[in-house]
Amino acid sequence: MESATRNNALVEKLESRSIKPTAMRLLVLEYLVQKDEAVNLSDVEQHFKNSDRTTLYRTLKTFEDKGLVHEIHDLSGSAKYALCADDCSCAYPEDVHVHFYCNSCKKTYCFPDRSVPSISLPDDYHPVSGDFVINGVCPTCRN
Amino acid sequence: MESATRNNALVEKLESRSIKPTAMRLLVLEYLVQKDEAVNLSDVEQHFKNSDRTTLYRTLKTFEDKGLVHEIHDLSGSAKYALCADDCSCAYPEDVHVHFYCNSCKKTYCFPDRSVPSISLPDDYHPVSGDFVINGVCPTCRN
DNA sequence: CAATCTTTGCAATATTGTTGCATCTCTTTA
DNA sequence: TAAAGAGATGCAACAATATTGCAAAGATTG
Ligand SMILES: [Mn+2]
Ligand SMILES: [Mn+2]
Ligand SMILES: [Zn+2]
Ligand SMILES: [Zn+2]
Repeated sequence: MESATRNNALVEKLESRSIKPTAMRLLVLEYLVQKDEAVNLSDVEQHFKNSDRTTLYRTLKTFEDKGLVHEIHDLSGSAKYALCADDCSCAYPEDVHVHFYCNSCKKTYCFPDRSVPSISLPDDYHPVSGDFVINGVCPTCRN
Repeated sequence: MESATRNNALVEKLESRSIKPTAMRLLVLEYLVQKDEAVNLSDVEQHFKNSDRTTLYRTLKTFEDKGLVHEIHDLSGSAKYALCADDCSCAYPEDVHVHFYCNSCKKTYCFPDRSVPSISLPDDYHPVSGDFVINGVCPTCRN
């Protein structure tokens, strides 16, 4: 069946990151998969109106801890999350890509094919990760 | 006198950005000048223990609105501020530089001589500004 | 000086992020 | 299969940060 197959793919996605595929986690993952923009906790809350805020919060944190999603800090003031590519291990700078934040609609988009440029720093600064967010106006808001 | 001269420079700095040089603003500016790292509202509050939080908050916002400081969003969870160079108008990408956030001491440093690399985006994305924060370990925390 | 505009102080509130703990659920094991 | 254990969930409380309304104080201008 359609939905059984899809569900299987989701289960596998979770298990590939050592996350137990509970009902809630599968639903949140499904939500993330079909979104083409990064989501924050409020977004998830509003989509799952009956679910508990804390569970959703911890679901996202678990996803992040296990490397299934990456966290994005843009100018919106709340942390957003987006799915990592299957082969992503968030290694810096190769695996880390640029994000675009729209000042108008407040949406944040991933640019998986634009990995962050590597910046040379003084020797005694040891980079571990990086966040590069470009702010501006997105195609939809261009008018 | 020493302090009169210094004070004059501070007044000029404010006036060059069309900010009225009130007592509080001069003090906050003086504080920012002598800091070599970005500061958040709590930092300022703790330094000016008797001053009102809101006034300090609005002072920083005013400074930002007038282009005297730039706001930095790092992984610390609170917005930080740092003085702009005299000739900075925060134009992207030329005037915007890279920041370094230390995961250990939570301090954020400006790298004024490393302007953010310009990233090519699809034509219909219109960049206006950018935030590039590199996270890692700073020289002091290296041990 | 009076009128006006800006800044400041205080209080209240909004928003986001986080934790403790009891309960539930699923899996393991005797 | 029953008991034990581990992990997930739900609820409540709380912490931290950001923001606003409004009245009083201060500065500016004619
Ligand atoms: Mn992304
Ligand atoms: Mn800076
Ligand atoms: Zn937009
Ligand atoms: Zn450090």
